[in-house]
Amino acid sequence: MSFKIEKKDKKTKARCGVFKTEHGKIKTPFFMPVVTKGIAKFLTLKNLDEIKTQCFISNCYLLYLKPGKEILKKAKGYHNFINWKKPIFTDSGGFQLKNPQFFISMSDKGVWFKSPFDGSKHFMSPEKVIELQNIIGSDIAMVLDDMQDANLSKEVYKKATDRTIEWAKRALNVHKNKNQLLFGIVQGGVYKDLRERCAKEINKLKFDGLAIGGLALGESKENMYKAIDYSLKHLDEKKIKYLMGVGSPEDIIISVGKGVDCFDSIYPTKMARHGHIFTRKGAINLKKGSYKDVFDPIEKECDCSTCKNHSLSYLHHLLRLDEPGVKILLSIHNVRFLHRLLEDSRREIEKGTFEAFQKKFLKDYKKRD
RNA sequence: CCCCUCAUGGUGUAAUGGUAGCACAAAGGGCUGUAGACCUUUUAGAAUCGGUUCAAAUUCGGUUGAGGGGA
Repeated sequence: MSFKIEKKDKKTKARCGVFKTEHGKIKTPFFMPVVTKGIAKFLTLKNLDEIKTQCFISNCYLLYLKPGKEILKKAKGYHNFINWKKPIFTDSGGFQLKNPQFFISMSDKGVWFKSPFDGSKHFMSPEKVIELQNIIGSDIAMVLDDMQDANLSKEVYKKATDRTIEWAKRALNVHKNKNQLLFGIVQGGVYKDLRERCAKEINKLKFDGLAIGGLALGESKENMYKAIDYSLKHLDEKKIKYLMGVGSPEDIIISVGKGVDCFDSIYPTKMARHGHIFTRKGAINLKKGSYKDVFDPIEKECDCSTCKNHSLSYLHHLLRLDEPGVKILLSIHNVRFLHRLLEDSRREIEKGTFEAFQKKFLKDYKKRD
């Protein structure tokens, strides 16, 4: 068993533990930044290492397009290619179904994608995606799922749910790499019956971890939280749970309380690029003129290099000038913020005080400007 | 002293008599398994006085101001 729960919170369903992978152990709960093509946007791997990123997620389909599997083979694997010694997840490419720049068509056999680089067509099946992730050599591979955008008709999600279950079985059949863990994904939109059926079916299969996908795409928060509950209810408590794509501080802390162990999202980096910064007292829009003469750091208690070295006034100044470098500084803070949030959550779970911590966080995390 | 050119939101600029448009700036909002460092909403304008005209940013005259040239 790759996942070991160390402590369970008594008042909520939160837990903390250790997740063992080929490239080392990860303390849960944890957040993964998105490193789609071998680097995060405006963050180098060194930056990630410095803010104590335990693990990140890359994209199988994008890496297959460039640099391509021949280069990755010659480089002796992706870890070696990018020089990252810690664990790596790879997403299958299922998320790119949502993007018209990538998606062409799909059937039960698989998906036709196009390359945004040159327009060329590529067929991805559940089996091929496993083969590619095997070549990449990620510690954790994700199955190819049928992820539909939010707020479509129930028929669409029913079809996608059936296909996701079928593809999960096919992926498992061809997955032979003992050094690589494989996660299944629960779909079903916001529908109780679909989520529950999908969770039960995915839970029956021999996956190393279980993911909840297809959320935070534009459905209401209420529906999202319900869909998480419907899914988790039927998933093996002992297995690690991954809520895909969720990255707002409130959603993360709420989901930890529901029993989610890991998260990935572009949210902190995208928000940082747009000048929206996380603080324990809520997200702030640093572009606002009111920050022009505030000489405090973003957060006095934050241990990131941006908070240690720079004032809101300085960061505001750079942001107003649209200097690219400020996107690095702010991305460092936002990602570190989520890491700290989960490190603190873990500490509180260990102490048995997670519920109070969660309550306080949610109370304080209100827009302050 | 004379001549020429010019004067449009905070800034820079379009429109030749008939709806003052654009960009940036400013003030909001959004962003959740990344080709968007992006998208979106709002605010805000004819130097000044007079004439011609149904109608003037646009034409004519005065004033003021800016730039250039000549004695």
